[in-house]
Amino acid sequence: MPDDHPLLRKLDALSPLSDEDRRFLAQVVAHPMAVPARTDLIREGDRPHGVFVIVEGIACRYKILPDGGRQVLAFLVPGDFSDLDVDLLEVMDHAVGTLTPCRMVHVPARTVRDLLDAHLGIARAMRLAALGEAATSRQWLVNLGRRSCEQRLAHVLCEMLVRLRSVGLASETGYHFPLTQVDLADATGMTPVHVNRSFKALRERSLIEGWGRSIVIRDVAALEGVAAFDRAYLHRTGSTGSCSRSAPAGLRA
Amino acid sequence: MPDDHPLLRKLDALSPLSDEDRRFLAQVVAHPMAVPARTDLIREGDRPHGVFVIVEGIACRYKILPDGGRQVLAFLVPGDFSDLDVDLLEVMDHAVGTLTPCRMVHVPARTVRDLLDAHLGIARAMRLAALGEAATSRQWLVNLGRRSCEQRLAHVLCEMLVRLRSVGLASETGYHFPLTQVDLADATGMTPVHVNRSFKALRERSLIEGWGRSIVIRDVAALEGVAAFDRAYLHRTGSTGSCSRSAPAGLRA
DNA sequence: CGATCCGTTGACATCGGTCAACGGACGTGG
DNA sequence: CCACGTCCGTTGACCGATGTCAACGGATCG
Repeated sequence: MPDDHPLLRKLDALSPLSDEDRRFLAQVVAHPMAVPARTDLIREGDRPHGVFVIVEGIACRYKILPDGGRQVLAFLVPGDFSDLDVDLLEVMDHAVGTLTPCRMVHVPARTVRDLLDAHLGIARAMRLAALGEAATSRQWLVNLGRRSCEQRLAHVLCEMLVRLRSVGLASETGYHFPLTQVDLADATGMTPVHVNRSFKALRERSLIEGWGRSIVIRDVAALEGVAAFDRAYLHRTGSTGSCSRSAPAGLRA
Repeated sequence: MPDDHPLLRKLDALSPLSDEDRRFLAQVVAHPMAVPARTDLIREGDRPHGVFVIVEGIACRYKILPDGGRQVLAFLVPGDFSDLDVDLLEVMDHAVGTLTPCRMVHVPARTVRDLLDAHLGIARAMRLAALGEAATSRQWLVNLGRRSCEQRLAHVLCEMLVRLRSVGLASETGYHFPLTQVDLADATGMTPVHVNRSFKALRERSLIEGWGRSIVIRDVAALEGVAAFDRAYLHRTGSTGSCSRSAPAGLRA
């Protein structure tokens, strides 16, 4: 019962799966392959041929700019997967690659189609997961557009805590997070050295502890406060809970 | 034949529609309603009850932060529509509202379902449109994360040129664009006064002309250069064309 | 043992934000 | 028709957050 495959765990939480769905999925996902760190799974301009499911490690979506800069668009953690719309997508407008060594499954387009057509329960859960990823990406837009560097970093840390916890990879307050400061910089739109300084600031405020492969959040509520983090957006349930303040007609306060 | 409804025009370009599809769509979209500027169509936390199709004017998706700040997530121009996944969406994680006076159609969830189930051609085109919006939002992520203020503004202007042209609302080099500098600021993650200054800079470089309700781009190629704009991402056809530079394994240059 | 990668720190430069004032366009009420 | 208020664009002075450049040291790996 405690089939702790992160994909099952995640999907089941979004939309409870039948035993048959679980069995089918478990089979699809049975034989992960190892992929080294910093390896592209698919590049911008490639035509996608299936879906990648992350089983272990951290990957990301990213784009490279003409000047060589990189923007990380999203982190993919165990249980996450790349685009479902393989059939519609002609070419990737961004790349997907590993950041740390990963284990993952490549699900061929054919199987994906089958999964979505013949297993409605799975389809629903996966569609919900995709909506969740879209919501997260909107949060990132807010993060990059409207928050200070320290807040951005704090927000990422809060987000990862919630996401990793939901697949059993984080404790109440901490998790393993073996990313480079360069990676974080490319995700938060800052400079690597400023990532470092911001970490230092968060540490000095006693909001987090120890850096280096492992994050410990000393005061989750406080960190969420600093980041203006909204726990709700990662849970597709009931009302959102943030922004209770009256915001009439889209005008600024 | 030149049925210039922006929705038809846009969808037909993405995936050619049958005459019956066109007739059906034209009927769905027959009676637009007027909505004043700065009016919310749906708020964060609301449960969506259908899809809005913009026929005229400019709307946006946005989020309000606890401190009252606003981040515009996307512009919606004629032919664009709000979320197709009404059935899956419990609550909105962001708001949608007009920026200028608009004319639009509200398509009830029931009709949307019918549209997607019974009219595969339309469904395909609309799904492609949704993918296009996702691609655009990734561009915005890059914009906010990795570009200077002047570049961000230039990028928005380039994007709007392409998008408005594709629905016949822009000439070769210019278009009507009655947004406030505050709106632009909230979209580009800058300050209203800096939007002003950046406009001035672009004008002084002779890249654009006249501001005030109307944009004229004097040198499209140059502006796209400044913005590092990639025409391809708005056209779902063939290969992407940008980033020809070799970018091995996601490493920075 | 040397090369490389990564985190760390300091000094310095600058982009963009903040604060404040002004003026034109527009709408509203006297 | 005029007086006033409001919204918006514009500009200047100032300052702070963040980027840039450079150096160093520890860890890891061949």
